Amino acid sequence: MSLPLHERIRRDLEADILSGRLAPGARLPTEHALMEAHRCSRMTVNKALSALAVAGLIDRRKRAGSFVARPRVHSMVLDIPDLEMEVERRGGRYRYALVKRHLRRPRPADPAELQLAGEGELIELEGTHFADGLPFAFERRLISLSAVPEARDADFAQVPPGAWLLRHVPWTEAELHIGAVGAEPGVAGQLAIAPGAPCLMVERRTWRGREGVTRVRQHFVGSAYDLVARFGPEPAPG
Amino acid sequence: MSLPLHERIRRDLEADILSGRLAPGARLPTEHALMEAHRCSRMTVNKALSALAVAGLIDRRKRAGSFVARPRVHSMVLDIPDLEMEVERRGGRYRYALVKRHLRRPRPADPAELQLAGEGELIELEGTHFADGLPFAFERRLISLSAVPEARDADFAQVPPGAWLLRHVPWTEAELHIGAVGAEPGVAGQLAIAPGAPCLMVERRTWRGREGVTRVRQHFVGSAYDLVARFGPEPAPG
DNA sequence: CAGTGGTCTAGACCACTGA
DNA sequence: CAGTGGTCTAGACCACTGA
Repeated sequence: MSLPLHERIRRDLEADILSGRLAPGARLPTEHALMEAHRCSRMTVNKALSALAVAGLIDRRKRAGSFVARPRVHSMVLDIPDLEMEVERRGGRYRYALVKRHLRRPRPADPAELQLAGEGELIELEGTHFADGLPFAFERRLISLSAVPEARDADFAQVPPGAWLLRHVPWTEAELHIGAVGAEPGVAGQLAIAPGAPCLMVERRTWRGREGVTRVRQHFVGSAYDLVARFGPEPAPG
Repeated sequence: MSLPLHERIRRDLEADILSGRLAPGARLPTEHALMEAHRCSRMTVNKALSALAVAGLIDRRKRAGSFVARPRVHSMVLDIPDLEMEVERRGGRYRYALVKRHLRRPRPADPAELQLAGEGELIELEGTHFADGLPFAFERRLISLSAVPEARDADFAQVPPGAWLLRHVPWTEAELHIGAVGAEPGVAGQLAIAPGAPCLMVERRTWRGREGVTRVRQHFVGSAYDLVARFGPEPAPG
């Protein structure tokens, strides 16, 4: 137990809040009081309180003090698994099969495609993810060649496009939409399920600055897959 | 533009990383170099770098320096909307209808119920959420009375249990599972959809410390609802 | 208008670890 | 073993704002 002091202070206060000893609306000790209580400098308690404020557990108001925030319907942290790693972590065998690869221009009627690629070319890819030989996800993806020109020569039959993009494109911004749909006939065929069977649909749009990079729509077999999100004190729920 | 200096330094570096000017694996200037470049103290640059490290954009290694992290299949921030607020934000009219309220003991055969309530009593609730008179979500919920004894006297016909719990139970830890299922007949009836129609299923378990508080399973009409998650530079991409 | 948090300084000692 | 980041100190000035 040689945690830094600011981290110990943060954890103590977090425990008081999560346990209810400090109820929503309650005022925390001032930085000055915490300094004296822990016999440390103000920067140290400030670091602890700032971390709690960033996490949304407290609100800090000048002249007034720091207060336990009202529990909000807060945001949670969603794990985005890498499909290959996830399958292998569970002891399964992973395989990706490229179904279609196609170069084309964006359809002028489709504003999403125009926003992604502007006037440039797109690669359109379709592929299926297998675990132990059984399909569990099907994806349709567009990659903007003006944003990622190297993608023209990539062999997506050998490397799944998600993994390829991770390796060839640095940090991006991304937005995810998660919904449930019935499998259309084409998707159902790829996933070996009945048409209309429930699928988790995840659509991810990715860009760098203002430039669109890729858009992918993945259908997961409903009975075989779920996503997990969490909120709470960091590492171990015990 | 009177951003704090540490925030300006952080944004500058973040922009360099997201744009690719600093590629994954690249070494950032040392704290000492950044001090000199910005003519500020080390604590100030340290605050900027620490924030980037917390966000996962850089890795910091003693003796070696700070490096742009390899983009990982990272976690994203999932917005958990309050259903009533969400409906009204879109200009709709929200209504919650309690379908069932029932006090009982956990079923000994159900380990999840035992974990939630131990030997204590449970309230079992079922209800439907409406937007503009149309059902869009159905939920089954269990509340542990040993964790929340006041729930025994709450009038869940007047206040939806989710909102009631937010007001009466302080901060909690929570875990969310998101999947897609076909509507069972009972659920389909409540949602006025065909049995087997695709639904987004969200199951949330909530506890305080080691004590279970509530478990809720919500079915959303697939065609009427989705969840959104994001990763990227904080507030405005503008 | 006084107390609070926001920010910043110019130092310090230390642990770690890769050149 | 020297350079890096991790942490901490003991101050400072300021903006804000609610008593």
